[in-house]
Amino acid sequence: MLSKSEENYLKEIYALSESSKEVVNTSLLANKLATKSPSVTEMLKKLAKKNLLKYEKYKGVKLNTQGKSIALGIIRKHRLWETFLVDKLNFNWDEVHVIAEQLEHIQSDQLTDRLDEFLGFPTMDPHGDPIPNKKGQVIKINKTPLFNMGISEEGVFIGVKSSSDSFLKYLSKNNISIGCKIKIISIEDFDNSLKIEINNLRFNISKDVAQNLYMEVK
Amino acid sequence: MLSKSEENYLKEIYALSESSKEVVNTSLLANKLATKSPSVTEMLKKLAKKNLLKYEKYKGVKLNTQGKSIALGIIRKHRLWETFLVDKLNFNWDEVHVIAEQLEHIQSDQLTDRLDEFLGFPTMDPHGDPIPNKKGQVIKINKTPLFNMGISEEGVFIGVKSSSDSFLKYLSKNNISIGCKIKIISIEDFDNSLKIEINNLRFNISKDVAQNLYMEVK
DNA sequence: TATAAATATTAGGAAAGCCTAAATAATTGT
DNA sequence: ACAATTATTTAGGCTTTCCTAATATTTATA
Ligand SMILES: [Mn+2]
Ligand SMILES: [Mn+2]
Ligand SMILES: [Mn+2]
Ligand SMILES: [Mn+2]
Repeated sequence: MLSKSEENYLKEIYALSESSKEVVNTSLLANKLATKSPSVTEMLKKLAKKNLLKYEKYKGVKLNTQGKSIALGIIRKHRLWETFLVDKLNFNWDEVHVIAEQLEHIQSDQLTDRLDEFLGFPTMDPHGDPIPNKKGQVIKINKTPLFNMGISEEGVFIGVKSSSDSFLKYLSKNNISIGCKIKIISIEDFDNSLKIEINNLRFNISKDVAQNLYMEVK
Repeated sequence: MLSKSEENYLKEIYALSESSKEVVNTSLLANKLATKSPSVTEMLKKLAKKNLLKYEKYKGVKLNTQGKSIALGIIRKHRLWETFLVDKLNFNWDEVHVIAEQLEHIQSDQLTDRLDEFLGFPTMDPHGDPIPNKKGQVIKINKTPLFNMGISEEGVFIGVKSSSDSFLKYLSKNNISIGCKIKIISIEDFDNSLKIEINNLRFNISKDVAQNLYMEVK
């Protein structure tokens, strides 16, 4: 059985290898895990010895099959609990991440699976991220940042790139919620800000915001 | 913020001081927490320094107000989660304790209170133990072991003394569940076993069982 | 009440997970 | 190609929570 710390390392390595490259380096990990590089090196050696990842000195790290499977299990729990908190306990989507950071480490497959069932086997968490199923399979959804869409193109808002508190609060404040249709009206040359339309209502958003909104375009 | 270990010590000290005497001794604690006495001594010193309990060398330990309040908070979480697992996720009452041992350490007052609300502010957990409210107040219920009742007396089964797996499974197997009426038909002189009646059905239970069934007698 | 038995504490050490400072390897710029 | 910069690892230490063995205190017993 793995410690909370070991689980967090695996989860973060998985996240980083998904988003950036295949091989993850020490300082990026240290930064994400709010720790220092010597601690990372030490942990990588330990996880390598446990055959959860391949680690080569100075070359970075890559999860192997078992490590990936454990990481997906933790992500599954994290997202199921977030869904529970929002759907059943009426939390806002910007409040659930920190609590799920604790709940994701509860060890009981039976609990996870029953929670899954209780929630109706959801495939997306409150932020639009896919929930791995019991076997660790993830439904891959084709999502484009709003910023990459063209003028007069329309799509459905299906997820956020950043789940930062402030960003989620901004979206709530402007009634931008998952599932709503967004159409690009115009793009400002000067600062790349966009004029968009939601429910016949037009307003402006910054480039930064547009890059963090994931859209589904038909 | 307290560690999981510190929380478990406070919880166990509270439980022992409720069930037996006021002052709890080292070896009993060590036994209950599955640790050794030097570890207990060490922890007691630490918790005393944090002003959560009063510890006198060789004299035992006693929670003070703040320590008791923390202990009650953990017990509250434990029993709320057990209720959640049984009421919402359809676990059996003999399966929930080990999972609640983990969940009781999740730190979020908001989560605890919303869970409480979601469950309809329950006052009893699945084993008939009272759930402290947000303020740490516990409803004290007058409960008598079935063994202390007399022949032809009748009462309602409202809780178990031991929550051991095997005992809970035994009760389930014999359809003895919380809320059911039990009448004592006769008591055997030889081994103190009892003949009881539930739903017009009569059968025998041992002295051991009768001592672990808490009854409410009008 | 002296001695034996029990209970409890102290001493010293291990493992896990973190840290800073120092050393080493890799990368970059000229 | 090589010096300077950056990234990574190693060395050595700290804290928490355990442990065993040794010592001290309390309680029980003769
Ligand atoms: Mn999250
Ligand atoms: Mn985590
Ligand atoms: Mn329990
Ligand atoms: Mn516990």
